[in-house]
Amino acid sequence: MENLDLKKAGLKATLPRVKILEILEKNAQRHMSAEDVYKTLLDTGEDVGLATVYRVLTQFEAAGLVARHHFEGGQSVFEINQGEHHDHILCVSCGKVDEFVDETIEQRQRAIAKKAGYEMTDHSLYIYGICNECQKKA
Amino acid sequence: MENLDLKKAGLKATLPRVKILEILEKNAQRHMSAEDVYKTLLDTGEDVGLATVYRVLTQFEAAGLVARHHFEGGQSVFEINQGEHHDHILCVSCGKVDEFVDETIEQRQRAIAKKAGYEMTDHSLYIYGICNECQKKA
DNA sequence: TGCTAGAATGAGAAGCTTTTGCATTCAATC
DNA sequence: GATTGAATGCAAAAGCTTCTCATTCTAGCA
Repeated sequence: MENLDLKKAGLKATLPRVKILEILEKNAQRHMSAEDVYKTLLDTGEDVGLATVYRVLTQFEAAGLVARHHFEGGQSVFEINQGEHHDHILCVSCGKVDEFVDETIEQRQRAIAKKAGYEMTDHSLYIYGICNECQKKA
Repeated sequence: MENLDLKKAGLKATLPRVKILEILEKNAQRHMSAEDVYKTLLDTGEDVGLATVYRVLTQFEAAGLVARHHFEGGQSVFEINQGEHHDHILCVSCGKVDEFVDETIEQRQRAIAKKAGYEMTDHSLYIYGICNECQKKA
């Protein structure tokens, strides 16, 4: 039940919020831009404004329900927070996105931050490359 | 002599290109947005358009003379390519930027890309945190 | 050194993504 | 079911970046 998640986050269970959370949970496409979410809403017959999509996604981010990523190419993409932290590897040719976790890197990052005198709050690691299929095509 | 770098990159040595390269080389401020470069040009009395700054920076990037980074917060920043590759650690409070190199992380990234079947072309790693000074202030 | 062709520039318009203002609508509480 | 402050939709605005096109400049050559 999405309403519980929203309540827990201190957000009213309004129609746009419930629908957007549903879309992010159900959708196969893991990484969606605000525009993607908006279009999905329209396809579902919901009458929600794009501004609301942005507002809701930002609230979800603040509440820790979703993570916002800045992949190359300008627009932000959103991903629902389920399971543990992970980083991303993207195909520059077809746009495919894979995820990975590497404890060694995580540790090194913490060590680097500490050594530089920083209290680490966040980090972002993107590996760009050409995926298997695209290598074959070329 | 900047003209040589430009020639090597296959670019005509025009006034805007020479000046922008100069600014990037000399400027203490290592990471500049297009707007920063533009303002510096105006302060120097040069009459260069913002569009040209963007064009030139993009060409420089393509030529490998500068690197473009997408720090959080929308706009791109540019950094002249001198010395070896490095990653960045940023203060989310004051905007300070530090650089670091970590061979362990570099290695792990190559290994991860390989395991995932990707031919790695690039990567970006940003650590966000609160720097020493800002910790004291808070 | 002067000319010529093609590339580069400047100014403003346009494009995209994201945010904001405000009147209207809605969810939660009583 | 009524009330009240929060949430929404729409349109306008705001940033950053790119594009268009007439004009200017660079490089190479006579």
